[in-house]
Amino acid sequence: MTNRGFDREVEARLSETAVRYTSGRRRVVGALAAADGPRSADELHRELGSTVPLSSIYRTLAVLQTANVVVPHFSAKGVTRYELAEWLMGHHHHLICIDCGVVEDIPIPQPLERQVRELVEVIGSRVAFKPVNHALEIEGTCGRCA
Amino acid sequence: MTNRGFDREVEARLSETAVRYTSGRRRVVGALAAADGPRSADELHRELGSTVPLSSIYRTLAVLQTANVVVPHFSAKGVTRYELAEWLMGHHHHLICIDCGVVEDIPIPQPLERQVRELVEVIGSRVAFKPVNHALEIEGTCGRCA
DNA sequence: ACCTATAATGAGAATGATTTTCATTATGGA
DNA sequence: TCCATAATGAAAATCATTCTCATTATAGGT
Ligand SMILES: [Mn+2]
Ligand SMILES: [Mn+2]
Ligand SMILES: [Zn+2]
Ligand SMILES: [Zn+2]
Repeated sequence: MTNRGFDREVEARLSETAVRYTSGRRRVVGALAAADGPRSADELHRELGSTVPLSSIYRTLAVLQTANVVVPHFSAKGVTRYELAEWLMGHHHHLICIDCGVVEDIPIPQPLERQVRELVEVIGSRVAFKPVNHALEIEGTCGRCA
Repeated sequence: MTNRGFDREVEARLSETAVRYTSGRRRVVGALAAADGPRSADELHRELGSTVPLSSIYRTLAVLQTANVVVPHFSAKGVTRYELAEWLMGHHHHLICIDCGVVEDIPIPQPLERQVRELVEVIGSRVAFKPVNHALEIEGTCGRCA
């Protein structure tokens, strides 16, 4: 819910590259930390009640992506959503509602995650390819649409 | 390579809904059948050597999606790529190059696919959610970028 | 083969998300 | 405090995609 911890870590990360952690940028990070899934610039703009102009949100997301603080997520036509990088959020997967399109984070129990990782390794070795990361996205119906 | 009878199946599918399978539409399906991964309207336009105007390709993809012949795939910023639906292509997963962004189909051995499906079921039950489909996308380096 | 109603096409205008520009403001260090 | 530089905000520009509308192609029915 709160983002105290993230704030400190992001602050440290940005200071490394001489990027200022301004109030507008803090607000964007805060909104992402409070979210239960990736958010688009427009969604953030609404959530922040226009305290940060849309063009600044776009620029902030670009800056944060360069600093490896956020990563883009593509699951809908025409919009890019962003979420905090794994070193902040922890590794997880997504539930994508086939009805309303919402994307929700799904924590995965350690043993299952290990299985997924093994599967990915096996699959990778079969096509002579070294997996760096993976994303398991489950499509179905979300709570509100059920 | 060549479209192994996809043409016939698509033809049948479209005739069910009184949608004409014109030469332009055939060319788009042919290009998708020949591809080893999802393709964007622009990529198809280039592959087809401008024999089909870009606006027609977009419209064709929309028509084919409505007819469940193609499905959209989102893995890059700002562009939607399309591939033949699973009932034509068979279920598979994707390898996404973190270097050049190319998306390649990866066939998955039956036993591994079964494991993935089970994992998805278990995960779904843990969050009170009925999985309808899943996508396992592996990020790494493609052959040309290796 | 000839009509006709309807579907499809193509070129360009319109749209919507995102990026860029540029003038102004805020910030950290000397 | 002053300055050099980074950040900001509003608006214009871009790029992928969709829409419009005049024209063309097609499937039936004759
Ligand atoms: Mn997430
Ligand atoms: Mn595919
Ligand atoms: Zn939903
Ligand atoms: Zn590559």
